[in-house]
Amino acid sequence: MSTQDANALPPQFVPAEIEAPLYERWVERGYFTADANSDKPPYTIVIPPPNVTGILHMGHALEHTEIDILIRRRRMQGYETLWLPGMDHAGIATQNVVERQLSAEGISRHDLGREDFIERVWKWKAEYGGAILGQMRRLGDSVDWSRERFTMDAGLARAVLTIFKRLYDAGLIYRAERIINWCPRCLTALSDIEVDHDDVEGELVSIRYGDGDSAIVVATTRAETMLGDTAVAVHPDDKRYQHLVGRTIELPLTGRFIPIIADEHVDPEFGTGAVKVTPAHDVNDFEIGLRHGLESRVVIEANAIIFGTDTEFDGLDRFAARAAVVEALRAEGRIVAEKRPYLHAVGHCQRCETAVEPRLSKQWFVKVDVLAKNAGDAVRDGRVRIEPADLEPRYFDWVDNLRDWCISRQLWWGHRIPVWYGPNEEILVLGPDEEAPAGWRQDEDVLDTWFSSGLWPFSTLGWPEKTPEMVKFYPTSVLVTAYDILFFWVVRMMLFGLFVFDGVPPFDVIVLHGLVRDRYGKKMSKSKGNTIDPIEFMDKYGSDALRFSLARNANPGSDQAIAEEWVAGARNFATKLWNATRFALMNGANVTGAIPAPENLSAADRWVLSRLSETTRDVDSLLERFEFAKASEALYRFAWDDVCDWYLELTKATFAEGGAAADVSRRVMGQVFDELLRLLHPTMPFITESLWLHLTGGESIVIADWPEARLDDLDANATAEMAALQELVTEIRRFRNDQGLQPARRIPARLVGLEESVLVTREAEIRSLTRLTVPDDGFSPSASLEIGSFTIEIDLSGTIDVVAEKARLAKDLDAAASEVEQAEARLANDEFRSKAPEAVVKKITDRLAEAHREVARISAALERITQS
RNA sequence: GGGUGCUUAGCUCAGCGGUAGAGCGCCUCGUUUACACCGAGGAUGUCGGGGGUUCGAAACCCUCAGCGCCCACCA
Repeated sequence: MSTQDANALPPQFVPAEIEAPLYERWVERGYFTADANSDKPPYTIVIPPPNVTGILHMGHALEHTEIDILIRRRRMQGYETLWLPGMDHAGIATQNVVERQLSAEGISRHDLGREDFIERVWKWKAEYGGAILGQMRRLGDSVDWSRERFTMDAGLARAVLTIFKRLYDAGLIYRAERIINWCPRCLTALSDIEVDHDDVEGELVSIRYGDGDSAIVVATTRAETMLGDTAVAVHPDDKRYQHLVGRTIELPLTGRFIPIIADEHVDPEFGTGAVKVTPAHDVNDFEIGLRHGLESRVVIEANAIIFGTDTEFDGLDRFAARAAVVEALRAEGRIVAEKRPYLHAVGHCQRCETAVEPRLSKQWFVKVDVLAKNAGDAVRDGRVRIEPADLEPRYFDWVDNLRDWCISRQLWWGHRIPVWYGPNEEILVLGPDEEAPAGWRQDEDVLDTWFSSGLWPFSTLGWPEKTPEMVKFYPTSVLVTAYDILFFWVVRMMLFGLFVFDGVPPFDVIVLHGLVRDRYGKKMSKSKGNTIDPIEFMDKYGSDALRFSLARNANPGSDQAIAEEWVAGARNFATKLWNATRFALMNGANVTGAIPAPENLSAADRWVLSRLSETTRDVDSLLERFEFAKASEALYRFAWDDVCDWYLELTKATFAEGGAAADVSRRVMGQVFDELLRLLHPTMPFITESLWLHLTGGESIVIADWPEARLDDLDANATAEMAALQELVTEIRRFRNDQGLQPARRIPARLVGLEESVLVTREAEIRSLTRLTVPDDGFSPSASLEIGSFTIEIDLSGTIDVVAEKARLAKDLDAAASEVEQAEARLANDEFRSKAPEAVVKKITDRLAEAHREVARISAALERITQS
């Protein structure tokens, strides 16, 4: 292995020039395929998202960042990793995009027909989705994004058929007429989770039903549904209405007669204590209807038009009908009260924000009770861990209260429900390789996206076949995703995984990250115009910079703000790294031969190796806990503060001196950069690869070993010595600054007190860092500066700025005096002395002594300067 | 209506019982041969308000206020 010519590393770091070639090289060398013959422990990381349908956004960039960091580190640690591609078989999101295109052309999907519509979706994906996915690669990921892999391929279709049939045979899938959430714009059923409840200003009208002594007042926010009322309900114990229960009253505007019934569900405290019952258009009412054998009258069509009421309202849109019904009732004098505005929650379609219409309809459901209990238990008994654990209650709350899951969608893009109906409505559920008898027809509906997504951890591995991958990679180790997708996707994977594998969950750990927000921490939205395109940042600052800034802000479970300046800062870090490595190469840093024994190393060398091992240890434990932000921060601090600001500066003196010590430092420096680059590789894959190749001449950092912390390198003496040196240097610099001495100006000075201190051997380094030169024969100090036990005598060839120096000393004196005050106050407290731990008391005592010394020293210096 | 989280420097956030931190921004000086996408130095906070626990609280408890998120079949 030979060190390459430093000239080969261009002076200017240009991300665009290194990223693409390196990516191509990695792919070419096949670094990203699983090695099936490996005898290393299986280790996979599931990668989301299965539904890359819409716009590539920061959320996906963050997900990929975290996953790729974990994967790359595991790979370097020698584990076998398998990165599975996401699949794109989403329903509504994709469908929406294409439908919008169609409506711009003035046609609906129903004009187009099923087959042609699906072709349109494919076309969109090829043009738009494909381009987006192509860009994702530049984050350094390794996914095979080919059309076959991320779409409804044959394998997935097989898996869907298999699971559907198994669940059906187990009695866990059923078809029933229920009140479901219906989106009148998407024209499909929705599951509960696809409905967002938002507060809306509506109107609560109180309507008098019946007349005379059987008059009863009900209140509603959806007046139009009264056309479908089939009862009025009161609480059984409500004295006010007991005489009415069992009677029949006339339903206004319709001429129909409906009964007054008693049901426990009614809250006597709310409103008048009487409720209109519309079984076909309200979940509660439907249940009341079931209990009392009421008729369900559907009066609102799929497209939200009133129909079948034999009234003037037929043909009106639901909102128009609402106003018209109220007016008609008012004309009859039946409106007894109106409350407006009346704030109440209304369900909206998550995709298109249309108000959802609860509607009686025949759909397919998954019976979730046992499945959900298992999913909850798997986390409760520790088979699956959720990181961060604070999000567990949210998981339990949801899983433990899950209602049956409506899985049929009246859409065309998706897996068609594998149910066939015979001539007499017989039902046949087909598994893989089974065929329906002639003349039978398949159910028109498709499955909820999340139904097939839920199979992802094993359908991608070839299930239901027992493939080698299946055996090796199920269960997988880690699932990484944003918390907002916990219920949509993660829970579904749990439900199915536990069912299919008889209690073995699909993964060991669920790692949840937050959402990416704008620079002010506000949610990004198109209407606010505060969305950020990650690709723009990649083009401008490089993939590494984007990735590093995402990682550096990724605290588990909490949202992160991102702004252009943050990414620019990460790019600055990359540039710093580039230049530092360039410096190392120019000075002959190398990785040849063993590191000399500690006794042959300089203090600076021992210190930097100590910090390196410390950093490695910290980064390891942080990444094991998925603390990406803190791990990135530790690396940033070590690289910039320790290596660049101190170590490299210290070695300048060593290299100027030359000799054996310089050779040793060259070797140590090579080691430091070698390991630092490896530690940073998962977080900044491209630049580290590029630099590492120049430094080591190795084959690729991708397949290099992950560094191990050498705890023997931890060196308390070197660390203490370094702290003393840093303090001395900083104080001298501060003095120079206060005196208005230009940084570059070399000034003769005598360093008194070094001999007796730990810094005895470090004069050359200190002089180099502070630009204080060795005094010659004619040296006559004109000022002296006391720092701790040191005195720096300086020849300023003139007088010092007394005013500035007095100000500086006065400030230091203030600080020392207040230190004394604080420490004394605490020590004067007997309770503190008796109750606080000994170590704490000692610390304060020491601090007080030190502060006293400071006060004396500074006072004396002030005295002298005033006299002179 | 139930949960749940947040409120720390101008902005975004760490810290979660022993002297208030980072990045960006700000001020001063600087072409020092790795780097001006830089270096050196500096300023900036009664840690949302009020109580309490403790020798000691930004951190623990109670309470109030503001903001956010999740869940929800209140007509």
